[in-house]
Amino acid sequence: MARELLGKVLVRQAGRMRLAARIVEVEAYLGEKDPAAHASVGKTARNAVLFGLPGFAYVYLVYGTYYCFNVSCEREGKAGCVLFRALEPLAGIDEMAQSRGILLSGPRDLPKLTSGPGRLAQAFGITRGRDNGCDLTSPHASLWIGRSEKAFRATGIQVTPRIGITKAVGWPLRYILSGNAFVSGGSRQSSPRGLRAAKN
DNA sequence: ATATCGATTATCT
DNA sequence: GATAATCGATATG
Repeated sequence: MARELLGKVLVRQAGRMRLAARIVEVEAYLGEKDPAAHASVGKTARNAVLFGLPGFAYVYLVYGTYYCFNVSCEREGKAGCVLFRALEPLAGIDEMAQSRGILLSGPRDLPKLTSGPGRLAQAFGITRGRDNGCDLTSPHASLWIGRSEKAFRATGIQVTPRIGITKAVGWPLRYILSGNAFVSGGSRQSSPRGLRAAKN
């Protein structure tokens, strides 16, 4: 699923406002057998969506500050999911900047909108209260995943270890569109996280 | 009841 | 390179 999602487009339609961005970086979480997955503790009120049908939004609060957006995968009872880590903005850029509370001074600032799981959730106005448990495949959905409108040439997929976790470090489950400028973790990926990872 | 820590980011040195 | 922000889940007393 992670591979399938790369290159597709996340769309938010709220009234007349339409946001769209290409999915360029995701991570797979494998369910109960994956120590880094929220589902590893079994079904709880927080992660219940993961154990339901595929195609639903799992949204949770991290570090008390940001939301992370996932889509449930696999059949009912199996809690696999895909975390959205970075997008390439296509439409509704001004609205995204407003949601993020930043001022764009040039194309150079675009990655600040949607490069990183917390950033993209904020840009799309994704919250647990609003979106957790929503069916992303419903015709009435405010949030969904669609095909690219313009022809899109995939550059190829690169696979790396997942970022920012302390369990199951090193499992190759992060998928990115090779060379895409909107992939997260640009300059400082090597320091605090790298040190912690090295100890484990 | 209290402490610790996280699937993060912004900001300061 | 280091740390604050901030809240909820989980561990510890």
